[in-house]
Amino acid sequence: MSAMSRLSFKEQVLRVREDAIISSVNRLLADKGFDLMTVDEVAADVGIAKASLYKHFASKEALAAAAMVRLMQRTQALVEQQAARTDATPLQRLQAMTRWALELQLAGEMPSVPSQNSSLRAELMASQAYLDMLMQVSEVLGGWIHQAQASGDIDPALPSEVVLYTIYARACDPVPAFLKAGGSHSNEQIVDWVMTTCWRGLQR
Amino acid sequence: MSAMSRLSFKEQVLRVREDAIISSVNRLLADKGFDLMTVDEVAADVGIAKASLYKHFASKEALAAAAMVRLMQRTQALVEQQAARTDATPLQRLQAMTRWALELQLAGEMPSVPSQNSSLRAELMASQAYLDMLMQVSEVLGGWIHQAQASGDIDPALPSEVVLYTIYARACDPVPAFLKAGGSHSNEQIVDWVMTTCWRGLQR
DNA sequence: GTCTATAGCCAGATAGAC
DNA sequence: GTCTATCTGGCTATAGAC
Repeated sequence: MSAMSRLSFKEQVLRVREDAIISSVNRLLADKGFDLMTVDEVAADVGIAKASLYKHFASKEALAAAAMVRLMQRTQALVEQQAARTDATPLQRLQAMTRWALELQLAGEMPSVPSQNSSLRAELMASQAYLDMLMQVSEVLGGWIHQAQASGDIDPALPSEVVLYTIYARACDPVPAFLKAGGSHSNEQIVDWVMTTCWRGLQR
Repeated sequence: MSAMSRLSFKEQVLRVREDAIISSVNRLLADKGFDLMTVDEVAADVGIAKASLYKHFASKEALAAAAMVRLMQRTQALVEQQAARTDATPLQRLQAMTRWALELQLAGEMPSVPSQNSSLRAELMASQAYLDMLMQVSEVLGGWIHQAQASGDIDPALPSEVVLYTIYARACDPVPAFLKAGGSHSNEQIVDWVMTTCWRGLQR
């Protein structure tokens, strides 16, 4: 039992350290993107040697993939939270998801990975955990989209794919960053404008 | 006079060659993006040696900047063409610009340069020709936006910045590529859907 | 101005002591 | 598992012959 609790403690320490690594990766990915992020920077930001990083993650791609998995975990958690709301319509749930993504982006916590990078894309598509979560989130959102279309809250003439991809795309839209760079608007105001133009376009 | 015409001829040859280089760069930028594009690939695609490339352009950044300048030239040409239409409203002119950008993207001819890459950004911001064209295009589009807002074709409650940035953002929106990757829709259909969701969101 | 060959550098990844 | 020190490959850029 004492051996078991020592093991558990070691595992906890490991988890905490790896979570710190992922937080650094997440911040750097949001700041510079995958290509410009260097493993040396990650190591410096975490405060450990580069070789130690490679004891935890096999490659730069694995580092980025871990950050994306954590993003999907948080997304899934929010999906479940929204699903538990009894007072909300499907439209309101979808809008809450969009708003959360926009706020995450403006807070500088949305990791950005180019969909073009083939090595990283391969790593993500090889991660069963990531794919499972992505599929599950997409299915739940797809259900809400269908319900919203049936009740007339979303234009039924649009294929649900189009609606889903549009929501996903807003999570990496450059407009919020542009407006923030201008410096003359509050984050709340920016989110409201993007929400308006996005969702007015999907409704009818 | 014969010397002058030989010089002109040489200059023409130079122009044609450099245009071929820029076309290759444009295609590769659209395909892989700036970071993943290598100068070796550009040279191979053009069919000349890498060292010859550097006789025409001083750096990889200069290559990409040249492609962006040509994109701005074509944008400016389309702006002038739209300005000459006597039958069109400002809204219709803006929509024509958006549609053109979407079609360019689906044709695989829209160069994508990460706004994050500092060296490339520095090169672009140092290019007076590029900045001048960008500013002039933005001013004309801004004028059309104000007119469309005054006539109620675009929501007057939106700052014109928001409208302008939203139009620019559609030129690099990932949604068309996602839908095209699905493979079950025609390019025309994809453009129509994105146009609908984009412009319905800006109108009112 | 075009080529071949190479310099120089940077970043990802690893060896090996502790 | 953490460190320092190093290897390695690939990419930008250039030298120098023609």
